[in-house]
Amino acid sequence: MAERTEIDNFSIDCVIFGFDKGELKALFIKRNTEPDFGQMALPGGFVYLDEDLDAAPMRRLYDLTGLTNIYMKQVGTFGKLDRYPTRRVITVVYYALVRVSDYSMKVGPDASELHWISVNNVPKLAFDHRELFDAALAKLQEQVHIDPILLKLLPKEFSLSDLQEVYEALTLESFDKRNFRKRMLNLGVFHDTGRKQKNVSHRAARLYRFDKKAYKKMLKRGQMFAI
Amino acid sequence: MAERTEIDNFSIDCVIFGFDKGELKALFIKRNTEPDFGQMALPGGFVYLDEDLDAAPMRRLYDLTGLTNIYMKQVGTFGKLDRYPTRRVITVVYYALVRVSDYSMKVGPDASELHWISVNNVPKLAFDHRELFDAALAKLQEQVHIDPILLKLLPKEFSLSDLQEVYEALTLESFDKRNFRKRMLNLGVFHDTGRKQKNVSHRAARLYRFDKKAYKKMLKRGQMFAI
DNA sequence: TCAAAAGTGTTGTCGCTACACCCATGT
DNA sequence: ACATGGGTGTAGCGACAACACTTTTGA
Repeated sequence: MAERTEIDNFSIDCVIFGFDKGELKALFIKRNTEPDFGQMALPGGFVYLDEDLDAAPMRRLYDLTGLTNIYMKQVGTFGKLDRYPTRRVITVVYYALVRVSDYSMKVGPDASELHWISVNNVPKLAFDHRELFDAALAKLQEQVHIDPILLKLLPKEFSLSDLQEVYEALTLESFDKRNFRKRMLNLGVFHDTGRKQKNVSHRAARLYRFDKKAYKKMLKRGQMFAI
Repeated sequence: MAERTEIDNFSIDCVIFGFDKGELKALFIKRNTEPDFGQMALPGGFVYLDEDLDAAPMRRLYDLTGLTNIYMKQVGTFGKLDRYPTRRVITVVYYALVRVSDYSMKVGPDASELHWISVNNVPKLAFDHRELFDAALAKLQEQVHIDPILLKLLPKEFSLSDLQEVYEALTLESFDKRNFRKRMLNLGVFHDTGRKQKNVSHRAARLYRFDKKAYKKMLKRGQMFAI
């Protein structure tokens, strides 16, 4: 790839969420340059002059993880005068949802010092990244109620308990198992694959898939998806 | 004011909503320079190098209308390569909600050729402004359901019919009068001022105010505001 | 046989919808 | 007196919350 010009007052930052072992986590990178050397930070970078804005966070995510075709959403744009220590930089924040099961930590210069950290346990971050992270988490938590995005965090096939676990981690609520299952199945957008879990040391759960077509039909009928 | 440096690849655009005569309207400006001379456009401008990002749309709104202390919210940031014809410009879109009753069209070079246009009747717009406008309207329509922002469109004192009219214009639904009033009054956030409309050629309606304190309490109790 | 999670029904309550008529005011 | 919008109550239904035990599987 030829050298490309960066727009040097204009960056993107990514909050990459994943769900693993019952916890919502995000991916942070340990800074290896000044300023704020050694601190944890959101993965980010500048936008190229010949690159669509939305393409920049996807490129960054690919460089870090090798993943393509990932759900990303703009959180907001942050432009206080003093947000970056050395000069004026405006940044656009995106969040991404990845299936940790698909994820393989890429080996490369960019990917050194990557860490999945539980969102309940985020350390001090560089610059104003704590504010950016909080905004992304708040946005995600808001979206969860009206959009089945959290399926992007689960494997293609999942049990109803998996689903409940993710909802509970994102909404910070806890649901009654029977009521939760009734509600989910009544939506008519989860399709029983007939398969079951393997190698679990307890009764194996049925595995479901999200049925996108049924979901679109539901929307067309004017029905809401609400948790 | 001394000359200030503009960040010339970086702009803001404002979608300024108002509610008047039963219709949701937005404020557009007729362009008097190339490119797209003579077309309607969203009011916008560049961000100064020594100005917080969020301050830029407020400054622009003040220059146009003389209004300060207006509710503004970021809609999103648009950065496709070809969105602006002559060079690469990334723009942040905000929407504002103004009480048309407070508004006085300012006389000044910036304010010439300002037009309130019903959102159902928007003409062809310059550049990609139609896309920006649609995004702002969609965001507003989404927020209406979960936040009592539409009160920013009404005078301080309003009748329940005024309120219903705004809800209907924003949600594109129509509500049963009795049910609507019960729902609103049950929320406990509208306070009867004891005053009534004047100079109406029919029975005068009671006037209500939004009770911010009661609203905050409601949120603390974990109750939702949902329409 | 024990541990661990899967799976399953009923009942009461509350909020929503549907629906039609009289009232106050200005012209 | 008429036109215009303001203001009101009830009954039925459906969605949600609360609640505890049996089943399956591997160790």
